[in-house]
Amino acid sequence: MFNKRVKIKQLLTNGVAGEQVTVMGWVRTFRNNQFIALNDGSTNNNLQVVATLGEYDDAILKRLTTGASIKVTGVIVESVGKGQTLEVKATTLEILGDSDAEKYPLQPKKHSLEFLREKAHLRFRTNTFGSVFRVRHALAFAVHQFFNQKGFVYLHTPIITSSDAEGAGEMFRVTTLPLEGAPKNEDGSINYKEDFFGKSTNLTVSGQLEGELGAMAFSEIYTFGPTFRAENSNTTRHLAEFWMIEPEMAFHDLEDNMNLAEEFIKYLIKYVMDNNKEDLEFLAQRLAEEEKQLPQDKRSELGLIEKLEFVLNNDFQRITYTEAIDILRESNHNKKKKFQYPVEGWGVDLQSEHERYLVEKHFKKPVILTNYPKEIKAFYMRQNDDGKTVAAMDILAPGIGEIVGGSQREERLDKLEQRMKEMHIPAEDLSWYLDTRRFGAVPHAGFGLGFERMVLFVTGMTNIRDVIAFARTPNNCEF
RNA sequence: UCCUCCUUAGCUCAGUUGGUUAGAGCAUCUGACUGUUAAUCAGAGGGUCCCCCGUUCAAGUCGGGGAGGGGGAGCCA
Repeated sequence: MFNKRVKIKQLLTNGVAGEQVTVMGWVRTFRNNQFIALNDGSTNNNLQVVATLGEYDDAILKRLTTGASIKVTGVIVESVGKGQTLEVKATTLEILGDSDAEKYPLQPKKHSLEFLREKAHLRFRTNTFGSVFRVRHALAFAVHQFFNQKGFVYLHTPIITSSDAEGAGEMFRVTTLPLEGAPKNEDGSINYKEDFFGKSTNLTVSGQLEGELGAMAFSEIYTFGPTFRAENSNTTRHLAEFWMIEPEMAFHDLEDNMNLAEEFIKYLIKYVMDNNKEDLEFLAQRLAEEEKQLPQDKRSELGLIEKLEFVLNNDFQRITYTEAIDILRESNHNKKKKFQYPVEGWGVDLQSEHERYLVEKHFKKPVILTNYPKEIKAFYMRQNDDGKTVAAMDILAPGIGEIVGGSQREERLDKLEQRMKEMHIPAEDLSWYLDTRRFGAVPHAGFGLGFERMVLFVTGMTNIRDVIAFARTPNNCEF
């Protein structure tokens, strides 16, 4: 009967000396032929199980190798040794699964993140990844709690889509047609009428357009699901498969949108600080250790927890694109020609070095950039009265860059159609979308938050492949 | 896709101006010890120096090509 066991986190917090317990988990280390450090994933803190000398066969003790799984019954006692207050004195010890010490890759020592990335199926058993994925879980839970409390409806937008007009990125094609000898049209192109859906289909790059349909009925919806981009991006902050949260709200303008996004990010941070203190402390220490390797000027000014507290307790800096260009152009950094790409004219997109300068050097806090030139933004963003800019907003976070991208949407049918024509987006493909502007259109807004980027920010990890269980990146689809 | 750095034992790394038998710590195995905290002590085993080609009397070390990985850029969330 497995369910009678107590989880180690529970035992260490609420265990009472003298209590009889059953615990199960994986051996982290076995010291002195007597002390088992046992972990079951509920916390990074191991339970010390004491196998009193002489009470167990050598044959059993030999099998207490790193990675082996065991079942222990015993009595909670106050620890004689330092390092823990409670421990369990074993009365029975059962090996559930052996782990060949010569073959098990994880040792009781520090491993590089690169090595563990190749052992992604086992890395959950390390302290770092234990903490990262418990925090990831907490953030996912907090996402739902936040929107649920506000009365948003969780809308499941499709994963397979025939919509290819959104233009958010390169798409993965979904087809059941054979690669060799696919049915052809007379002009030699592939005849998708023969395909599973009778048309060309892809994995979604965004649920936004479908999300807007929901917002036009429920007032406020959000999506939280996987998203796919076939971009050949090889960076520490891009994945081919990632999770995105996309709220979409009727009766919201750009300012409401910014307010919600800022409140949302702070809520997520607060939730983890309240509920995952131990994990954050471990991750903070890990980050501090890692940064010791870096030269002084590359280290963070604040520790992980101080950084999160700072973000929580300060307003995000809100400036327009035009103001940002002015700040950058007038900066000493620019005048001394320290930017690789000098800031000159109005109208071009900011380089990541410019974003980093604004966030990390100039304001030293998250920045919300608004009202970008319409030429560098998507067709659905609401056109401002100046005729040059759109009601877009990006939130830039220290160390991560763009964490949120959003906008007030263009609700005026004529303006939207005109913009689509300018950008060569065929209106017939999106007639369902345009219906929201034909029947009871309202001002509305929304944004997308990259979930893994949020996990990066909160955990202080620096590579996005280390905050998703099994990363999909160009040339890599293991597990 | 572009730029750049790296690849030596299971892991993390050292290896001198090219030179004879390639090292350390940890891990593993054997033994000792026993209230340990990544236990400690003694001993042992463990190498296609990423791959291919070239230069040389001689290549882990130099040159060319390839593969894998890290970091940065672009694209974006």
